[in-house]
Amino acid sequence: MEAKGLEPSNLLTASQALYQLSYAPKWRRATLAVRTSPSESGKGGAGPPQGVNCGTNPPGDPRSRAYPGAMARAYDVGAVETKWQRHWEVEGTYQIDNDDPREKFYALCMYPYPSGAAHQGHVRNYTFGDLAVRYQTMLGKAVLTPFGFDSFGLPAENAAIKTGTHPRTFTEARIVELKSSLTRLGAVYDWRREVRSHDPSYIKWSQFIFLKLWEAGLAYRATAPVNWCPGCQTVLANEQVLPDGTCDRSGDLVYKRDLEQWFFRITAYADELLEALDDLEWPERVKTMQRHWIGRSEGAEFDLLVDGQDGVSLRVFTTRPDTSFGMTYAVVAPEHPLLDLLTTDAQRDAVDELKKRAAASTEIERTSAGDATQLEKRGAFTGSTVHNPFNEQSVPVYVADFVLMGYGTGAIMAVPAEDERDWDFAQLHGLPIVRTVQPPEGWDENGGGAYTGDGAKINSDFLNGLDIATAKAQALDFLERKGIGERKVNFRLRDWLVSRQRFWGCPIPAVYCPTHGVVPVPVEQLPIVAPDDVEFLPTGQSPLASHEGFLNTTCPICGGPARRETDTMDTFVDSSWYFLRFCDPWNDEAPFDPAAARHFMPVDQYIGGIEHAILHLLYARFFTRALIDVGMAPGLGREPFKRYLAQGMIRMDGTKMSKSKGNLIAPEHYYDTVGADGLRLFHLFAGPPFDDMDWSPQTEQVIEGCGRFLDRLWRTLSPTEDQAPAPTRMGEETDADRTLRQATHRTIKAITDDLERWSYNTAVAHCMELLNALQKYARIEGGLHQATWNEAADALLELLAPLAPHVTAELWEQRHPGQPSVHLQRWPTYDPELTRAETVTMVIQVNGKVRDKIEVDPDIAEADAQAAALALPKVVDALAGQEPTRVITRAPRLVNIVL
RNA sequence: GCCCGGAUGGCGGAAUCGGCAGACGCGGCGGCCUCAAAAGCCGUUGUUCGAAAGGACGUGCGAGUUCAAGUCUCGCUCCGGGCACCA
Repeated sequence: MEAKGLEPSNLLTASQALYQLSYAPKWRRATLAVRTSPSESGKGGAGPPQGVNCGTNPPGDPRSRAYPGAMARAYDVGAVETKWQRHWEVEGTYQIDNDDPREKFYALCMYPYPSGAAHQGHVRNYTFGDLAVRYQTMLGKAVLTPFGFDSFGLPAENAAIKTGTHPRTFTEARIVELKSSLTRLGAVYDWRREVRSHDPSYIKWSQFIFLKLWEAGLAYRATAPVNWCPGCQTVLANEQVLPDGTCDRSGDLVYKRDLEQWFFRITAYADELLEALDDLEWPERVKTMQRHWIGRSEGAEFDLLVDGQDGVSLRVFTTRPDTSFGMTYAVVAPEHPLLDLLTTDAQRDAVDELKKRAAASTEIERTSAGDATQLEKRGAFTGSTVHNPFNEQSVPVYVADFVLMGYGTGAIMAVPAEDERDWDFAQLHGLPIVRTVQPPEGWDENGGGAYTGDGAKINSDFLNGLDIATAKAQALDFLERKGIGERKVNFRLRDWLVSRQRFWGCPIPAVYCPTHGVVPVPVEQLPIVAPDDVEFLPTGQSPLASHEGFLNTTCPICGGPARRETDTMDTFVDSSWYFLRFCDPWNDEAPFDPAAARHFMPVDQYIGGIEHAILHLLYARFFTRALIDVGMAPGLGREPFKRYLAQGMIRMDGTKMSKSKGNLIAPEHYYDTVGADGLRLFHLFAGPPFDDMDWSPQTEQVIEGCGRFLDRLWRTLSPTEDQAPAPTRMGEETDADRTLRQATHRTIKAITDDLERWSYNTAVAHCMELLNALQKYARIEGGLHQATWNEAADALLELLAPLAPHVTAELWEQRHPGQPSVHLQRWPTYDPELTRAETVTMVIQVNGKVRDKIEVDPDIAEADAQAAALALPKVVDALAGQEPTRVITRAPRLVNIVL
C-alpha cells in the first residue's frame, strides 16, 4: 500500500537538515533535529520538542521548560512501556490459532509500504487498529491481528538506480526500521503470520492466482495506448497520472505509447461491484466515490448510415436517445476505424493535422475542460454526412479529440441544444441548434445556452409533449422496433492494466514461444523469481529484459527456445489478496486454505487512509469475487471488508503530511516524553478518526496534556505513590459513594457506546471525567469507601486499557499482584439501575427562550411537569398575566409556554 | 466545470433522535505552595451591557419550515478533498 509521493530514502541529507534547521519555523526545528539523530533521543539528550514553549530562559538554564514533563513525569515511562512490550511478545496473548473456539474478529490495518521509520500517519492508523484488537479481545473474541508489508514498489527500485543497493537489501532495511518503531508504539500483532509481497513464498501464490485468472479468461493481453513516464521509465496506470499530465512520483510529463499489455477483466464485475456497495458498512463518502468511479450509465447504441457509402454505418452511444431529433452533427474519435473512409480529400489535411495533435496529447489534456474557445481547434469536419434515422435528415460528421475511442463506441451524436460542450462546439463551427426540450420561461433571456433539465419534448415528432424519461423509453422502443439500435449500459470503469515494466515487482508467469505464442508457466515451476545479478540503469527497459539468464528459457509445450515475460505485476495485485493469505500464511499447497478463509473472513474492521478508497478497495473486491469464481475459495463471502474506517490524513501548514513534502514528524521523541500511551491518547483524543487533523504548534501542548492525564492517573491509582488515596472505610454507602458509583457505571456505558461508534475522542474525554470524579471523591470527609473506590479505579483501568495499554497494565499489576493482566479481563459491564438519572433538569421556556430550569423526577407525568412549570415565579413574571395560547410539554426534558 | 465533505469560543473539539450550545482538553487569567521558579493543586474563562442582580447577542452568510434549528429545506460564501468535456 504505497502512499503517494514517497522518496527512496528516509534520511535527510546533511544539507537538507541544515536548511531545515536554519529556515524551518522554530517549533518545527526540534523535531527535525530529533529525526536526523535518533540515537541521541534518549532521556535528557533529546532536543526540546518545541521552541514556542521555551519561555525566556536561556538554554541550559535548569528552569527552562525545554523538556516539559520529562523531568516531572509521575512514572518511568520508558521502563514501564518496554516491560510490557516484552511481556506481550513473550506471552502471545494476541497470537491466535485457526481452531480457536472463541468467536472470531478480524481486525486489519492496510499493510504498509515499508518506507522507513514510522511517522504520525502510521501512529494514528495503528493506534486505531490496536484499540480495536484489545477491545475486541476484552469482549472475549479471538482477534486475528496480522501484519505484513507491501514490499514491492518503485521507491526501492529508484533507490537501486541511484545508489546501487539491491531493492531487496534496501526494502528489508526499511522493514526493520518500521517494525521497530511499531514495537515501541505497543501495537500488538501475531507476527507469526507476517507476510511480505516480495517473499518467494508470496510471489509463488501471486503468480499462481495470475495463472488461474488467465485460465478463466479474466487475464488477457491487448495492445493499448499506455501512459509512458520518461522519468520512471515505466508505464503508469491512468490513475497514477496527475491532472496536469505528469507522473505522480517523478513529476515528468507523461506521453502516450502503444504497448502490448496484460489486463485483468474487472469490467466483467462492474455491475456486481456497483450493486453490492449498498450493503457495505462503509462511509457513504467512499461508496459514492466508488459508484462514480464505476460510472454506470444507461442509454442506447444505434447506427447512422453513412451517406454515399453503401451499407456502411457509424454506431454511436448516447445516454439521451430522447434528444435524437436535435442531432445536428456527429463526432468521431481521432482513432476511429471509419475515420479514413469518412474523410474526403478536401478535408484530409485538416483531419490529419488533428489526428497528429491528438496522438501527441495525453488523455488528460484531451479530456480536460479548459477554455471553451479552444474547442474550435480541437475538431475538424471530415467532409462526410450521416443519416439520422429519427428525422431522415443528413448531418455532418466531425472528428474531435475530446471523443475517446475507449468509451462507448468512439462516436457520438451531438445535440447542442441539450449538451453544453456540444453547444459550444456548434457555436464555434457554425452548426445549427434545434431544441428538443422546452426550457423554462425566461431561459433564453437569462443567457440561454444548452438546457439539460427536464421539460416537455418539442420538435420531436412522436415524442412531442412527453417528459424526458418517457421520451427516452419510447425512443429506445423505436430503435429496437426498427432494428437499428438497442438499449445499452456503459461503464466508465476500464479493465485493470497490470503490466509494469519494472524489476521490483512480482514477475508475470508467462513465456513467449515462436511456435506456440504466449504460454503459461507450469505451476510446478513457480515461483519465477527475478535474478539478483542485475544492473540498475535507467535504460527504458526493466533490468530483467536484458538479463540473458532470466530471459532465455524453453517453451513448456514444445521444449524449444523461448523468451520469458519480463513485465512484473502492479503492486495493487499483491494487496488485492494479502488479507486472505493472513488467514493461512503457512500454507505451501495453495495461496490459502478455503476453510481458513471462510473462518476468518470477512475483515470485521478494516482501517486505512482515504487515499486508497477507490483503487485498492475496488481491486480487492474484484479479486475476492474472481478467486471465488475460479474455484479457489468456495463458499467465501464475496465482500472482503465488512466495515471500513477511512482514516483522515494529517496536515501541516494546510498540506498533507508526507515524506515528499519533508514535513513528517517522527514519533520517537514522544515515546521518550509522554510515552507511546501519551501519544496514542493524543491521536485518539484529537478528533474523530475519519476527520483530517492539523498538526500545529498547539499540538505539542495537547500531547503534553495527554501525558499529564496519565501522570494524574498514576498518582491517583498507584499503590507505590505515598500521596495516593487509601480507601479504608467499609459498610454502608453514603451519598458521595453512590455518586461515584453512578459515575463509574455511566462511564462504562458511555465508553462502550463510544467505542462501538468509533467516537474515540469522546471515549478519552469520558475517561478523563471519571478520573476527575475519582480525584474529587478522594477529597471527601470521612474516608473513602473501599468497595466503591476499588470498583471505580478498576473500571477506569479496564476502560482505558485498549487506549493506553502500557500504563494500565502496570497499574493493574500493582493493584492486583499475581492476578491476570488487565488486558485479559472481560470488558466491564454496567448496572442499568445505576446509570438511570435520579433527577433530570427540566428546561422551562417561554416563547422558545429558556426562563428557568428545575430538577424533576425522570418519570414525571406531563400534567405535573406542566403545572410545575406554570407555577414558577419566573414564568409567572414572563407571562405578565397573559394566557398561554399553547403549552408544549416534553416531560421530563422541557416545557415550552407559547403566548 | 462536476461530485463529495466541511465551517461551532483564543485553539482542537462535544452536543448519538429537532429540545439547556460550548462536554473534555489546550491556551489564558487569578490564587495556593515556594526564598524564587518549575511541577503540582484550587478557582475562573463564548461575546457584550451592568457595580451586582440580571439582560441582550451567539454555531460562515441570507431566507424558510417549526412551539423550538448547530441539527431539517432552499439559495449563497469560503475552505478541503476527489474526478476531469463520459457522449
